[in-house]
Amino acid sequence: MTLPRNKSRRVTLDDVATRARVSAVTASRVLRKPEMVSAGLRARVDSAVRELAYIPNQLASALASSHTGRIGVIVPSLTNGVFGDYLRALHDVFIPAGFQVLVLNSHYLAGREEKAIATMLGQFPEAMILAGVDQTPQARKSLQQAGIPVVQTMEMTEDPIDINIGLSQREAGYAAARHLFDLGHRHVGQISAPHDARSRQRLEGYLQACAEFYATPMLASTEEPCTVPLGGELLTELLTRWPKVTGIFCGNDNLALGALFECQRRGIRVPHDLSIIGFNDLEVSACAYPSLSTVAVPRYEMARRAAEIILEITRGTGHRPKQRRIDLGFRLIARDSTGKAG
Amino acid sequence: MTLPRNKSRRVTLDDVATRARVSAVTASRVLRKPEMVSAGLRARVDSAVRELAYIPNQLASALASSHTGRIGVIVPSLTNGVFGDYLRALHDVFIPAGFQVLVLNSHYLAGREEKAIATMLGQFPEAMILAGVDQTPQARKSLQQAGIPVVQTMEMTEDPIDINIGLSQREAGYAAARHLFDLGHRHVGQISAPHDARSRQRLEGYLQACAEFYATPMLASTEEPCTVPLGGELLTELLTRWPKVTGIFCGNDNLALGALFECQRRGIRVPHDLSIIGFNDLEVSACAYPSLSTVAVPRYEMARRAAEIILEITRGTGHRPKQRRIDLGFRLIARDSTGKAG
DNA sequence: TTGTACGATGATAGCGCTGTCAATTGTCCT
DNA sequence: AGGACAATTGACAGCGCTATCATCGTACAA
Repeated sequence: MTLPRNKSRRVTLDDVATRARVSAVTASRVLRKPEMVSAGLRARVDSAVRELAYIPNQLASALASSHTGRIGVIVPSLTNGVFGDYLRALHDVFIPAGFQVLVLNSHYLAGREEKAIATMLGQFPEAMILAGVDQTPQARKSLQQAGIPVVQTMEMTEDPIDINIGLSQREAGYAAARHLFDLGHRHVGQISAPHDARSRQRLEGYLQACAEFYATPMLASTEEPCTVPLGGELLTELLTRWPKVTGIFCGNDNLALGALFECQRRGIRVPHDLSIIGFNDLEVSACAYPSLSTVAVPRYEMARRAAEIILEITRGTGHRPKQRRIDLGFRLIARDSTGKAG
Repeated sequence: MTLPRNKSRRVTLDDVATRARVSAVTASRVLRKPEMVSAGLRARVDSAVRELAYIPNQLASALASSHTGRIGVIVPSLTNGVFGDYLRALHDVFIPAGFQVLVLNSHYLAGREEKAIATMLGQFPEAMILAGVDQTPQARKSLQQAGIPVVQTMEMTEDPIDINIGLSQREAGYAAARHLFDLGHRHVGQISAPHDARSRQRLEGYLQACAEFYATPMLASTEEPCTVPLGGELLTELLTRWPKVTGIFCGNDNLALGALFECQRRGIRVPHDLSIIGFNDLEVSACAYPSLSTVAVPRYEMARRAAEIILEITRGTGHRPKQRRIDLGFRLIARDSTGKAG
């Protein structure tokens, strides 16, 4: 019984090879391309691996093969339900494919994102997935130089770093506002906690709809981090300034939920007195009372597609998708929280 | 102007050293221990780094120094709001300290957890943080052999692998149920989607309270993944079987929220007709209408403490905390969704 | 039988960085 | 002036693994 030479040392490939009476290269092959090794040696190596409880050092492996098996992901928030689903999709695709997913949080700050991208690049990921398209020039440059697939998600841009898969936040925002105008509302407000370009684009969509219907934009927004209770506060602010409002477009479903609760608290009937539409179609929105109208964005699908494209490029024939820009669209979901005006 | 020798090759430390006319070792020191290098050379190296846009290869660094700067984390779910806060706390502490956080998802499955732990160990993390205390024997063994700090969180165990920081889920469940009994309720039900030992322990706490008050346990539970709408379904099931129920302990706040919406839908007044208490104190619970009574668990604090203990061990004097088991307790928060019986 | 081809295995040389220790310089003390 | 000492800097040898190519048999065709 040969034990690892040094009790404090982790078991290495050499230990396995020695024990199986083969060379290190053969042991390595058994683990990576078993079909290249004869059955006899393979069995010997396999049992040595088991007996020594060998765990390959992926660091050394990555260094030698310059194949890190890592995917870098930068998201602006870990707590937001949207990114929960988004990350889940990435894990669902990458983990079974033998990749690791490294996640860094930009906290909705361009500076933090730039730093996160630099940190991530130091890990030599085989691809990067970003939320949003507004990276700093410096970050763009680093990403381009890295020479790896880069997927920008969540929104569309004319000028992607590499690949872009998302939807038009502006159009989606327009659709939400438009839904209220189409129901006959003429005093339509918007509440939001805009931390990123996406919120701002949804806001633009709202403004466009207002312009088309000759309606005065009525806004309440804040710099605070977006939470459910904030929805109540912003609703209060909006109603104080514009009591005639009969329809509200909330920047996202969390705000909408907070607004809904605030209505219940104040005895405002939804949708009879006030119509509310949210954004994102979080799981909770469908079962709220009344159920929340919202705009569904394909966040799981978007991340899944991004992941699959990367897999294709990375280990397939290395061939890239035909189109660099993929618009996955959105879906307006009219539920019970929005109704005809009057 | 010296450009990287080979256009396709990433810039290495040697490139920087050559450009700054120093040895690689000195360049390395400028990056890691600048105070050991004279101001002149330091300036030369710094500008070379900037001009070449050098990004250190952390793989090589980790291999050479056997210091990976990685923390392995296994959580059962990425979407659950509880783990959002938990992961945020870990990032908040580890990222500024120069560590990376690797997260793997066990999907509430012991088998997946075991595999995730093995995968993680292959990354040679400097410490591991786990949710829960019920790792498989095999996983326990690997973790012990790894010789790194291991922190089990979220619940307490008599026999930690290494360090344990959490709370008694059983007592917390008892407190929630007890709250309803104390308000005079005699028909107290419980709904849950028990995927982990923690839900089951909360259930046990409920059963203990029932026993103390000579009350019949009334349960509705499911194997399905826990969602908000599920809370409504389980409430329906419970009320169908036991129409006399006047108080409900929900396994977590998501279920409680779903139950609350279902009550609104059915015209059941909360708390007049039915008292509801949840678990976890998610952000939404405080602003729901009526606001949800719940049990607050220190999930952010728990993760933060775990991270700080690891930091202390890893780079401090390597000294371990006095106690291996830390109970952070919980807090019953009585809000408007629970009221006196009758 | 001899030559050829091919599959299986091993020897070697790094991947890019850091730990270690030796070499060099300048400073301060006796 | 001579030497001890500290502050800098560099040479060298790996960390544990894999890419690459050389080597060794063995099977098969001629």
